[in-house]
Amino acid sequence: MENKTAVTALAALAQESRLAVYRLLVQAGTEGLPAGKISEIAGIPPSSLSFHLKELSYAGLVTSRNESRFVIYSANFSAMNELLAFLTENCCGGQACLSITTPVCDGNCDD
Amino acid sequence: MENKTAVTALAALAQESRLAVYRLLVQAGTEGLPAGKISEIAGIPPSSLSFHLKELSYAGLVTSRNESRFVIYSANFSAMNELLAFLTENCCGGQACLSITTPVCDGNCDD
DNA sequence: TCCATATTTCAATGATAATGGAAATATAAA
DNA sequence: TTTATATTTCCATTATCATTGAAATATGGA
Repeated sequence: MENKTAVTALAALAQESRLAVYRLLVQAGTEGLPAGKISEIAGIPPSSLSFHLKELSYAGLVTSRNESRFVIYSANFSAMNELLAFLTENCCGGQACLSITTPVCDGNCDD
Repeated sequence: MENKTAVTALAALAQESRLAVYRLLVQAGTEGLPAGKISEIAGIPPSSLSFHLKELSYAGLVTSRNESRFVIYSANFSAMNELLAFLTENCCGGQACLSITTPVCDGNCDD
């Protein structure tokens, strides 16, 4: 992962509404949630939410799919794992630290 | 960890210079690095670096200690672990995901 | 004390981001 | 086709952040 990619992802998360939305989606798992439901749960007006979801999408942290009239958003777990790995990369000069070698979540808990 | 605390930490990391500095300190381990050395390695002018280090300190991501005329900065590993845990908390609704239960790095690799 | 070095603070400028109502678009059910 | 619902785009306003040279401060050595 490149520094700029990580900055984009971190900037997307560095905002109260977006962080709340992202965590909601992490907890929702691969099934995801429709935009309206997110708006309702997080208490964010639709237009603001749309703006924030676009930021999260652009950063690659969430993906969306269409289901009838609904747009369902879900967390991109591999993007999250790459970000966490980037932050902890070569920790303490690569000595015997408990660096992440396995992903934190494979995003397939619902199988 | 509270949402606002996490936003502060993420905002501190969501900037190219600061992310580079932070990763440098993560790699440096508990020993840390003096400000001048960071400025030199990262290619950031002292006044800019000072501004960025203050942001990282305020966010609790780095700490500093004085050693003669030098100010030595080092990464706060427990803050990082709390942040990572917060991001992945209750992932997939708390099902059998590989959630972090052990810290990624204890920051004591040099012992 | 005096000087050299390390780091921080100050200040002015320029750039980027957040907000939410109203209007536009899209989809599907009646 | 008409209507209701879901979501996005547009826009103007407001707020916050990044940059860096010059000056100030702090510390230790000569």
